[in-house]
Amino acid sequence: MSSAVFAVSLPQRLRQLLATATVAAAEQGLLPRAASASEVALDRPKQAAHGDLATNLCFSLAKSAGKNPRALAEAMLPLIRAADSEGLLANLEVAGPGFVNLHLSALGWRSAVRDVLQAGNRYGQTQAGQGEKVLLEFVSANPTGPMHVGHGRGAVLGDALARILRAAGYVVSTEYYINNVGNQVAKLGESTWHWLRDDGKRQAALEQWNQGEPVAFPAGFPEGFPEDGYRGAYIAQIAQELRQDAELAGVCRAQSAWFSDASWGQAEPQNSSGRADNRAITVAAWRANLARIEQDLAVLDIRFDRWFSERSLHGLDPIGESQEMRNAVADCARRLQQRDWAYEEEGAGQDDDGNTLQGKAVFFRGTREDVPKPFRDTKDRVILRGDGRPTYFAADIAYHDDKLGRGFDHLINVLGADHHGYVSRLKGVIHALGDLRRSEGDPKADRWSGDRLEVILIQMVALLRDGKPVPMGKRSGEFVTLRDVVDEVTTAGNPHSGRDAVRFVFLTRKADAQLDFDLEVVRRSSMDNPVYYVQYGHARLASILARAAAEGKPLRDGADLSGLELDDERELALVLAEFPEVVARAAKGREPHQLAYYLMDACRAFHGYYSRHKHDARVISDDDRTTQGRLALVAALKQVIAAGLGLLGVSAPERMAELPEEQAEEPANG
RNA sequence: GCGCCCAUAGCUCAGCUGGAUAGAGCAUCGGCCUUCUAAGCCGAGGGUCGCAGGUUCGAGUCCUGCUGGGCGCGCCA
Repeated sequence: MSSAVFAVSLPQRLRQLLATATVAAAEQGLLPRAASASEVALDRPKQAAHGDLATNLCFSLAKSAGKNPRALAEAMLPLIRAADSEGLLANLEVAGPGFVNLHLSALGWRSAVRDVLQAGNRYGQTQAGQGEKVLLEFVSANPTGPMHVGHGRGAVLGDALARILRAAGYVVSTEYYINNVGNQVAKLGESTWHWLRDDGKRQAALEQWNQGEPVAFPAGFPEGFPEDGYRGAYIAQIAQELRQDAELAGVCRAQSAWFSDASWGQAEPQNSSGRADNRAITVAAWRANLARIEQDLAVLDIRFDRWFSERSLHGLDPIGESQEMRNAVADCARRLQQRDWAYEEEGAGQDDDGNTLQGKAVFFRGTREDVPKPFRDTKDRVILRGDGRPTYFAADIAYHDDKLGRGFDHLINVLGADHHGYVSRLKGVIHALGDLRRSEGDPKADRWSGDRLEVILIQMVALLRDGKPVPMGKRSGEFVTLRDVVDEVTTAGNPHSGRDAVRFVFLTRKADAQLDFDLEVVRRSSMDNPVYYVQYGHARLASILARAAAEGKPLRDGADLSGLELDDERELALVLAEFPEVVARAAKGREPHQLAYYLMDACRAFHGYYSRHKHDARVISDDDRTTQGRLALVAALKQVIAAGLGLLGVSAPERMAELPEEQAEEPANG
């Protein structure tokens, strides 16, 4: 065991103790075999009378032992007592149909406080993930416009998950896939081009923008602006930036007549779609959008290990470290056809106007019988269109081939729930690639298995203001961006408050539950908005430690814990003991919300302790022994709450900022 | 039509690999600031865990069917 690096928590020690007891039981013939520590389930009973911790171990062992659980538990008691070499247990008993209730000794529960202080900022870290190499892809919002709250939820969840997985011993790389190829991007380029051409309309639009007008442009759009173009004001703004961009101007001068119709249509084939296109403008436009996205993410303290460009998969940009120019999309499509995983056929496809599409398309055969049932598609899907252009799906095939080729054990994609129909198809693709690679003699072919991919689907966010939906006109391009939301819930005097509030609220729901995000509620500083509850708890703990130091009674290293003897203190010690388990559970279940709820519970326990004993048992007193014990507990709690907040990417302030006017205590009327 | 997700207190939601008498916040009502932060604490009321079966020592949790809500089933991404 590498206990030098990873602290062994109290629950771990108790599991080991119980496992040791089963070894003795097996030697005595009481059990056919011993149980391992990881098999032992420990619960916090809801009722104090049921002890500090309880195990249902005897239920799971009873069957193989051929005994009833209660009798087995009775027989196990002396063995458990004997295994308690450290003296962690004060008492234990069999209860109900076969539970074993554990009552901890003072030495036992106080050791949880010691664990935290000794491990320092490593407390909570475990090896649960066993070094598994995980690629975590999230956000991957199209660089065709600003991020909205839905993107924000996926971003925050993905980022928190990365932090939690790392703490739990996974080796994580985070990645943003840039969809910078295809119809949407071409549409962006075309929309931008129109604003570029029309200086008058653009200036008028920007004036409206600067005056805070909504983005529906009373002054109108440039002539010829496509009906299905991107209608948001940000396009005009980007056009303005590009107009002033010397490098881009140079490129376009070289092409001569940047704004002429003649320059239009010099598209990369992958990027067209029968739609007019211009390489330089389109690339500049999505880059400008992506720069905004990167900034918005940075406001939420989210950064990626790698930004992966779809263009590089098409051989339009160098791919990866090798800087090789290679059309991986076309390669994958061709190889799949060689093994009958794809085939060419005249389809019955229609374009947006309902016209039948001409030409033979290439279909991925996701319906093949040898595709495992959960991954099998109901229909073969087009990867190369009749005119040879690849679909989004084709690029995604190449992307996931690339991901696994980089040696990851496990892929996690965080997607919007509206993409759920896509998931099994993608797993089917990975299965097909595995089969393909086996036939090609790839020794690592078994890596390409459908179950290496895990998709976390994020449900919708409903944006509300005071309980009423915030109107979002998709057609008008009028919508509230993620940045708007962060700005709106940022309180005066604390630049981090918006980020903290947005992150925490997003992390108080499981991914698969829809989320109501009420701007009014999130801006409020009450328990409606639990981030302040937790941060207040942390600030209160910090202030106690600061006060103790100021009074010349600072917490000393290796403090005596014998002053801790209240039931509330025992409860808090048990809360501390749970933390590493909660982190591991949140990692394993990909559920950051477990950590958010833990922090709320921990703070509830602390606030209660603080308030109940503010008159009869204050932390700082003239009694050195109790003061040191309680300061140790306070320091341990502060450390755990700060660590937990850190894993959610939320700041842990030493003191709370002044309340803004409107939220200050009700002034006496008069 | 087929597929996926959801359904727990008036509202918004937790409930860890099935465990003992199902929890929290908000809202409602009643208390608590002379002393480490009242952004807090203490208390009260509030439930057929959508419905019906099944699995077992035990089901909010697992299985089947049904009802109600969301989403998906493109040569879009």
